[in-house]
Amino acid sequence: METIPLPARERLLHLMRLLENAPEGPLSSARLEALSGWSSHSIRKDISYLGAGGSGSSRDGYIPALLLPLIRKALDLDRRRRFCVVGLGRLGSAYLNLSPQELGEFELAAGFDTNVNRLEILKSPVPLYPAYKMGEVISRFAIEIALLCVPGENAQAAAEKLALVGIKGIVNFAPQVLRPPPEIKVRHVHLSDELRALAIRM
Amino acid sequence: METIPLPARERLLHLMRLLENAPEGPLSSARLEALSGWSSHSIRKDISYLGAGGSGSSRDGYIPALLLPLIRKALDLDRRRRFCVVGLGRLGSAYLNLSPQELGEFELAAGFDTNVNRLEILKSPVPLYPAYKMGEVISRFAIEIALLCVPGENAQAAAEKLALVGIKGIVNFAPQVLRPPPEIKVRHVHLSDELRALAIRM
DNA sequence: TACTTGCTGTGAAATATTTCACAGGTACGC
DNA sequence: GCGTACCTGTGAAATATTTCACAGCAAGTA
Repeated sequence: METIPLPARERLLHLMRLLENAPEGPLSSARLEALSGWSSHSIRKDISYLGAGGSGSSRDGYIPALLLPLIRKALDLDRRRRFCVVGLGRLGSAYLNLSPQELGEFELAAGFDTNVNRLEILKSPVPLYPAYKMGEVISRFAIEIALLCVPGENAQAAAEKLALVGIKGIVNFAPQVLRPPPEIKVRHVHLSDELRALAIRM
Repeated sequence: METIPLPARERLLHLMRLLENAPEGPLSSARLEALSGWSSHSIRKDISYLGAGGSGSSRDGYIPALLLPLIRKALDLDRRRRFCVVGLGRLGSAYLNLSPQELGEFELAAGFDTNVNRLEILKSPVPLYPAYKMGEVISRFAIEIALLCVPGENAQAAAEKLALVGIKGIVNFAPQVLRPPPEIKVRHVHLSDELRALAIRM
């Protein structure tokens, strides 16, 4: 099985959420087209990349309960991954309190901040550590992903430190574009980028 | 000038932020490659789509102050656009208080909620309205974009209403996949999607 | 059993995007 | 004023992705 093209993987990702929220019963590719906006051709093709050969019962369409695990497996989303929150300001501390169901297969394992006072004041369902313990904690718990919620001017330095201690992916909430150490994947989350991304499609 | 391919537009979008945060002085495409991770080839090609013919001084590279307005113009990001917040729960009300500098060329014009009590309690730098006034307010202020922050079960209905009253783009914070009325563009912002999107690249 | 309907799965064609190689320009040093 | 170094801008080649058309299958019907 060749590797699945990235655009197809992204569509499958959204398809997952669509299937997760779908009503019971089989869904044909035509129905998925109506729900998602992608052509039924491309949906069938994307699913064919899974190499499943028969995830959908021919006759009525795909059965979410059968299809979902196949997508999860193909995208390597069927194991739990741990993440941490770096920087516990207003935004970061808000992410400490997400419900497990909002997180799906991801597990929040730790929070970090340089300000030790803040660590003592904050209530949190997961352990909080001073920043200098990042390396130790991240490797001890095999944390793979970090939510980077530090102030903009510290973002690059924090990203470099995270790279050094073995983090594989960063969700960056600072407006700065990070210079990504090559082995690390970064996603930017920033309202004005979202607004602009909408604007260039309108 | 042909239309710029969407992937190129997305890269230009990120390039904008990079240029906005860049230190003074010209930046060669090679330097931009180091900063962004995209090949210098693709950066030059993307810029060539702008049809600028000389936005960069040959010799040292591109001059951000010259290049930025060209990108803004090509992507039609050089005019102000108004947006509103729909649903003023914890998340929605947080977005009411973003600073203008975080918003760039976008201007927050209104907030809406069905709960009239909440409208009276909240402090807000922009006017808040009950949901039934959405149509009137959105067309009066020519609001183009909505941040959809209502609870998941109301998201689809709210999106349909927004479509009806002329909104062109929605940033959806609910986990539901919206069935997009065809003339509307939607961006999903949801932590577990971001985590998954990272995971499929790792 | 034989026929019909409605669907999936997929190679191959059509299209879009990325990469490449190099012509052409500008400033600087001598 | 000429040579050199270093850059951009872009047509064309290489590659990737999307679209298409249809073979093949399962279930229902008579």
